[in-house]
Amino acid sequence: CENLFCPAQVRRRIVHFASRGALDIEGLGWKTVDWLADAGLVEDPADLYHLRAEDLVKLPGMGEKSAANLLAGIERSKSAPLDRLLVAIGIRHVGARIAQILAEHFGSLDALEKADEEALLGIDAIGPEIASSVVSFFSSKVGKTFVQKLRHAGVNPESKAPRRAASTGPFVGKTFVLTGTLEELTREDAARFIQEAGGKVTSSVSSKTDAVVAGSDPGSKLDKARALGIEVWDENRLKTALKKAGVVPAAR
DNA sequence: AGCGTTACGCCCCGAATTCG
DNA sequence: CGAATTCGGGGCGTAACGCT
Repeated sequence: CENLFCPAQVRRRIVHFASRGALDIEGLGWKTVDWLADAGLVEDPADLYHLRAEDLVKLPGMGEKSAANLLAGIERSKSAPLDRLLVAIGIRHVGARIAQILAEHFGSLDALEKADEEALLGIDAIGPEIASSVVSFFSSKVGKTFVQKLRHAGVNPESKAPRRAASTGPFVGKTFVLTGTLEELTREDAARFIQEAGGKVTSSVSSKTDAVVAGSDPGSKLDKARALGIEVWDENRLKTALKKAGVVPAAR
């Protein structure tokens, strides 16, 4: 089903909106979204912001605690950083990476909405396809009303000023890939720290990769790294290097 | 209390697509 | 073309929660 309004698509969008890479709203999985949609409470993700506890508790499998948690999660999502919101919105070709770039470049949803293709094309890593995808989303009827609804609900985040990445040190200009499970750091944290240290984290191993950081239960990326003769780091080596670079990984 | 559902927090993979 | 990403699919163990 391609129609953006068919039930399956609506639910997909909502689940995506709330999913982990996006706004990370607790309590919104497929099943819950099914109930919400069946009950006619939501027609697009922005409707989440109008849900009320009274309505929620009536749903099967949803008690006071779940309702409260869900509402708290939705409330919290209003203050999510811009890049997360962009991922949540679900514009074609805009995932974590591009969202981050767009957020840093434009700083606010308003600014991005007004951007034309030319402005987008000027940005590194943005080509015609992504540019037109972004522009056509914000000029489409669906996109406009959606953004409008979000704004009404009080969602219009600005991106935090990007932390100035280190300009010297062992990470600068190097590309890292993470694989396996790290112990003390989450992948997200590890990636952030590496970036702050001036390094880059990508998602696939190639000859351009400088080092692969392998945790336990590593996947095929480690094999590829070995095959290509790329340095393999363990978590300790990463932490030591981060410390040396002046980025102290706080224990969580 | 026990059961079923869901979420969470990690993760992997492949196909398709895009950028340069 | 090579490198990198998105996207959508899946997995697994643990924990929280609502219901009966």
